[in-house]
Amino acid sequence: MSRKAFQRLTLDDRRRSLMEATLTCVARDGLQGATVRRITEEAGVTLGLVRHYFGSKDELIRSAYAYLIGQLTSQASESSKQSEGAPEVQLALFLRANMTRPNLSERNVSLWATFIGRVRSDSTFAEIHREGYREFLTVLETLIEPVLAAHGLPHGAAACKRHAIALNGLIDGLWMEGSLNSGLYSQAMLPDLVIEASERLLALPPGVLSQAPTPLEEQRLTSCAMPE
Amino acid sequence: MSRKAFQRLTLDDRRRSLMEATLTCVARDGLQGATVRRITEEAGVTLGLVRHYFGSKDELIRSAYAYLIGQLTSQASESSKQSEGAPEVQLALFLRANMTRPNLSERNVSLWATFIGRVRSDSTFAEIHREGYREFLTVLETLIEPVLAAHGLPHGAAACKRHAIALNGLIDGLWMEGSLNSGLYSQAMLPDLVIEASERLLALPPGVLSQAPTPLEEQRLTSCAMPE
DNA sequence: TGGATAATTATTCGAGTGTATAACAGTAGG
DNA sequence: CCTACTGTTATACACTCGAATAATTATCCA
Repeated sequence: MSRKAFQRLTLDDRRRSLMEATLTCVARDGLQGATVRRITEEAGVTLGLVRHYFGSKDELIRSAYAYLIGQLTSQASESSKQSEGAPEVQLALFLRANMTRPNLSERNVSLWATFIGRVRSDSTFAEIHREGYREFLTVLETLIEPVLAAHGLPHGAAACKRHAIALNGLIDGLWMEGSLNSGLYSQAMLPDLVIEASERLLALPPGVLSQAPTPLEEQRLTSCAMPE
Repeated sequence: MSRKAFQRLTLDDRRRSLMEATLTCVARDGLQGATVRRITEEAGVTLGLVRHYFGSKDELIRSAYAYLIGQLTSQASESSKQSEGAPEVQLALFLRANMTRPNLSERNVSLWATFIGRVRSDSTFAEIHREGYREFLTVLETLIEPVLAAHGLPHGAAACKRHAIALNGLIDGLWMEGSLNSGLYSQAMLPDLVIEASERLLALPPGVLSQAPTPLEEQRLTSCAMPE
């Protein structure tokens, strides 16, 4: 029996490849279905590599969880930073990003929920979750503060944190149920819904967020203004 | 070797006992840790009974999930029905119930999340989830409608549904993160927070929900009015 | 170019899994 | 009291799991 020809990857690539394969397996078959054999089959390698790169299966799973959380938060926060616009625009972009693909995906929610289910008993998972949650709250507070200030609303640290907690709840809940898409309503309504709801939640004047032009629309507006 | 003395239970009691044991195991060890042996050990019986009562382990797990969802929704909706007060009071009670024990518990959230993680791949789980979600939305719509009507706000079916979706998101998210209690804030602030947030979300005048007296406070007010 | 080193494969092993089945023990009806 | 029935236990089986180890191969540096 001839040996399989194999490719030698860099340490980071191989690790990432194994973590991606792990997430794929967890999303498809749950934690119980994410066996070393299936993961390595998914990654196209043999099962010895898990031990070689992560020491144990548990360590691989934990690494994959941290990898996922990192992706989720950076994905969302970067979509707001890509704009140089007004605070309202950035907040609106951030909210919309959480209610549209790729952030709003069944796969992500399945993964998120599966790992959340282990937070209570596994302190390592708890640590990863807490860190991700804290970071998300911080991003929200940073986005909220200037918007409140611009409209003469209380914007102290305590008020911002309180608003961030509520807003995060709204986002998490809608993201969750929306991604699962139980068929009770269309996912397409979520972006507008979360924007309107956030306006009221922050006690902003109606239209402040929903009328905030996206960068794309701003471009279109400026370019259309010329030929007119 | 002498046989173990055993107790013969009714069909319903034995089934419930096995489902409770299943939930205990899933909450403690996750789905992967909920083996037939541990479940039956937890229930104090031998492993043959799973086959006898549920046909297979998978069927037991599914039954336990449906059992859990039924408990969660009935628990919350009944705590609002126990009041004969104004619509505002009932809604406030419902919201508070979701932010306090026993509804707000790590165990429940762990279980909920663990099962949600399987919704995507297992259509049976998806069915159970959809049914529970639908029921929760209906309860919310029913609670919201009279409150909106009483304050001259739009209360058509579409508006109510939209509000219910947002409110459900808020509740789910806060319930989730709050139960996990990452230590970033005190759980004690959640009831007031969700009430205030809901007031703004529904565009109600400030104080409509937060000032709504609970039945307990109503009793105290009437009984204290005499000796004064 | 060749040898050292690290990456990868192949195989083995004991423990644990869900399921199946036979033996046992309470219970109810005649 | 006996018999049929079924809830329950006990045991066996085939399979999969994670981990460990040895053999093999690619890469890199001298």
